[in-house]
Amino acid sequence: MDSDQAILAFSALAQPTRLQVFRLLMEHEPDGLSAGEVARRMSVPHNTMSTHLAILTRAGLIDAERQSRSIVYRAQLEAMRGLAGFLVKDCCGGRPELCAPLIADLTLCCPPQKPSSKEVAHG
Amino acid sequence: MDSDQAILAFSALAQPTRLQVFRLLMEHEPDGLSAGEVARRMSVPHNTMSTHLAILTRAGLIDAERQSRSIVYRAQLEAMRGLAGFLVKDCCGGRPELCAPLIADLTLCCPPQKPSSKEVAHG
DNA sequence: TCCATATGTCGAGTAGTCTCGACATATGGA
DNA sequence: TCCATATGTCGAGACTACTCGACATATGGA
Repeated sequence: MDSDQAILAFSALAQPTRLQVFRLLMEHEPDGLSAGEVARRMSVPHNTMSTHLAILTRAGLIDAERQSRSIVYRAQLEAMRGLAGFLVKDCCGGRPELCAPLIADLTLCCPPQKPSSKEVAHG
Repeated sequence: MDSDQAILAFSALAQPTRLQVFRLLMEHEPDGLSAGEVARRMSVPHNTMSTHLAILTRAGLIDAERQSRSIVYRAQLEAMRGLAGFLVKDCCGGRPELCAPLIADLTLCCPPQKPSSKEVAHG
């Protein structure tokens, strides 16, 4: 993931509807949702949603696949991983010592079982 | 970190100059750089840079502190951690099983010593 | 072919962003 | 107080993003 790709991804997620769509599709992994279903659930006109889905797709955050008359969209976990990695590696490269607590923090967020609403303190 | 805060951060980083400024300040942790020094290094007029720095500050990604006549800006590692965490937790909450490989991938990005230019495969 | 369903594309209006000259504010020194 | 340095704020022009009606394309069935 280079800077241009990261900027595309940041731009795509910097919009309430699109951020919510991305999270919606994440919840529906690995089945995905059709474009119309996404538009309906978000109460957004289908053509507006089509534009948002295109932007998310261009950013590599989601992926489209035609299934009969529908086009099913799915979140691209690798893209999210790449974006999170971009943020983290950014400091790892120049300042590895700053990275360790950050990684530790992220690891804490994902315990073996349910994470509940427990937030990490300060870090 | 809630959605609104994440959108602020994404918006702030979705601009080439600001993304580069954030990375620049990350490289200069923990000393930071003055507003003028940042503007000079980026070859951007001071008032344009002032606007960008204000946006990054409002997003919580950087922090300002006056030192005599200068105002020194520093990267807020916690904000970056929060943003990366927001992305990761997003899938952890609904799909913990998707989170493990992601965390593993991030951990790989930051080996005990120098990371060199080795990229993780597949992801 | 004709129709219904599903989605994408185009165009225009509105709103927001980016940039930078001009001016304002804040600090330190004489 | 006066000046130089350092930074922030305002305003306008150019550009871009968001939205949605209207139209186009694609699939499946009769």
